[in-house]
Amino acid sequence: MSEIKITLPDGSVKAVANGTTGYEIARSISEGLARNALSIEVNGEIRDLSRPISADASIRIFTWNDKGGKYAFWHSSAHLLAEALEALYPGVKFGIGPPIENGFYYDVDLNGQPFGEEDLVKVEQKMLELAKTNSAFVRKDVSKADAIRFFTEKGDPYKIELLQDLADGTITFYQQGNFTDLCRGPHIPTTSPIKAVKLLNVAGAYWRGNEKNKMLTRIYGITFPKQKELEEYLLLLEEAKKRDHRKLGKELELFAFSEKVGMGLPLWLPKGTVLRERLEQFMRRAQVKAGYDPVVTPHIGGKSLYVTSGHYEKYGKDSFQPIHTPDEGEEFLLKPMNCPHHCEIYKVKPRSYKDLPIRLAEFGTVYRYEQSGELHGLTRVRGFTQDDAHIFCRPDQVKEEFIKVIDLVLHVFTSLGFDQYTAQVSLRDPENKQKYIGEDALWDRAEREIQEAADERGLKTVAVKGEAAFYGPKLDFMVRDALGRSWQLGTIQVDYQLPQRFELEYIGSDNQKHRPVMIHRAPFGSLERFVAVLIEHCAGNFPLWLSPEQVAVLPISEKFNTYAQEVLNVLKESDIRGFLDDRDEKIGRKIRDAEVTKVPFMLIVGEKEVAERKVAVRLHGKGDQGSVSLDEFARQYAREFALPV
RNA sequence: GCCAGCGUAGCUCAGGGGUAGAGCAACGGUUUCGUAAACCGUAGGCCAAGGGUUCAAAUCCCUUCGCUGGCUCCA
Repeated sequence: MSEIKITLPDGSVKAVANGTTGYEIARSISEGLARNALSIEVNGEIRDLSRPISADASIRIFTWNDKGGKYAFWHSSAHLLAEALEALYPGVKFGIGPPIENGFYYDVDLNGQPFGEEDLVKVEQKMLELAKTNSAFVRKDVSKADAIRFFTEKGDPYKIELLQDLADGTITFYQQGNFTDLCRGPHIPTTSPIKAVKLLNVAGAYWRGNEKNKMLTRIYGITFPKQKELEEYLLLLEEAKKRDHRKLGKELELFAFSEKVGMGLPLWLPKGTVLRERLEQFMRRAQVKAGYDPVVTPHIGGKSLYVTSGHYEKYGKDSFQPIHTPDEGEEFLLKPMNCPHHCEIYKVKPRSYKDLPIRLAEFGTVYRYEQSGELHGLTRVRGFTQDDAHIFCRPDQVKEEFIKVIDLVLHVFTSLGFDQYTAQVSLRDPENKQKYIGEDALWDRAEREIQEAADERGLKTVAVKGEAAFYGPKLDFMVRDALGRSWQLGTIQVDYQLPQRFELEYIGSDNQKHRPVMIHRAPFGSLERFVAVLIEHCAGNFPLWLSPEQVAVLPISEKFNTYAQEVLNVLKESDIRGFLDDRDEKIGRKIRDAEVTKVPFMLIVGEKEVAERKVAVRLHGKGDQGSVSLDEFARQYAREFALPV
């Protein structure tokens, strides 16, 4: 029997018999690894451990700690879900059942049977019962004809439809227990590592994601090798629920919605407005430093502005409809973007190459008619404010400008406590270059320069082909919040289209007309979405400089109200935001109310404090800090009260 | 926009054909208090809106609006 060479992740090479399986290799390394191994990567392809390896390969064995291991684990769990469903609901038809970032789902057609919470519990129990049987996931090559015959007999029309698109010779089945599914794998060796199961929710999903097709029932679930891990995950979900910005926004009186105003149109309450304006102030200051010129443009624009920009053609009918005036035929649109207005500002006068880059910044409120089902708290709304800016520059300035914007974005993230972030470089689809506007050479250059700019700033990036906008490549920032969830925030986009459509030009050193490149950028993205993410990230405990109410002054009884008012006045003179709780309540009650509304500082004043001209400082969540003079208090926390630099 | 579930007091929620309920908040009193909820009382509702079934509807049915979870879309 011939031998093959297996390269391990550490670079060492093992010679094994041709046809050795991943499991055997794992066992040859250690029993522990063999016990925990879930799948194997062979030359970059994730496979079953039980598949023989028949050529030289570099491999990597995946356990629960690897994405590839979880992927196989959850994929197998989806099959287990299907097996349980088939046992409990005979005649159920199956769509697809893939693993996802957190768990897996299976789309099923229950023939119109209702499926509720109790059913989920029933199915969970069946899954656990089946998992205990320790059935192996068995892979089997089948011919297309046999596969179609199998599902025809079984009566699974969706699987037959999937089979139509597959080439004969590439089709595999996986079987565990009494359940056989069309599947390319990979799977874990047996069902027994699946020790903890939770079916999370049920939702409708169109067959193959097309709204013209039948709606199937999608069952979401998650599984773990240990009960404890499931419990931790459920705790995390609970914590996420507690931090939900819609809940905290209501409790902390930051924003509200009104049916009369309209869905998806947030109302910023006084406290939310403080928060928002502090963020704006912070950004304004950073932008002035970075050489931006603030501008202001109206909330509406003539229809022809958007005809020129191309937005009317692309989004006109799916958007807020034109506003009419008493003048016949006159139409205005609510602005869905700020860039057309900024292009017109650029065109106010002729520009020289020496003027560039020109950076126009505006907190511009835009209106987009999102589909009703898509609205969600502050993260998906129909009216929102972008911390928008457009940089008009020469092609040779793109990279430098990109670097500057990256610096600004990172400054924002770190100032707000988002220290884990990644970026996605969105490039053209090389197979489909005609989909994009702009010269090939410019694209090549911009794509290269974006990547270089990101690299120079040490950004962790993932390049994704085919994700660019049709008008230019972009760099999107993703932050990881305190619960480990990823959010897409800021974006930087190169645009060749608008300068062309608006016929923007500048006079070069050669005395010829040239077309500037435009860079759209928004570090926050939208204030609304950013505030939502921030609320959930810090659970409503904002950094002091952002906190709507920084200090609560709490007199112990009404006898000390006068001194308390004095204290508050002094604070206000130093631009510290605070309020006086002079209600006829006991101090314990006042403290509790301040604690639950997450006020960072409580200054308690009673007989002692009045006598010594001091305040007793209590920190939110940390308790009594002892007494200090007001001056000392202000001095001690001055830096935290102020905007970060 | 599509599918499913949900809409009861300012908030959190009970009640599921026969007089509309609780806690917190609000308001009025009493109390003047030292680090997470004082006590007593009062008021508060077209049970999302509209239509139907019924002797009788918050409750059952239909429509509309809104919210939630997904799907689709996202300049």
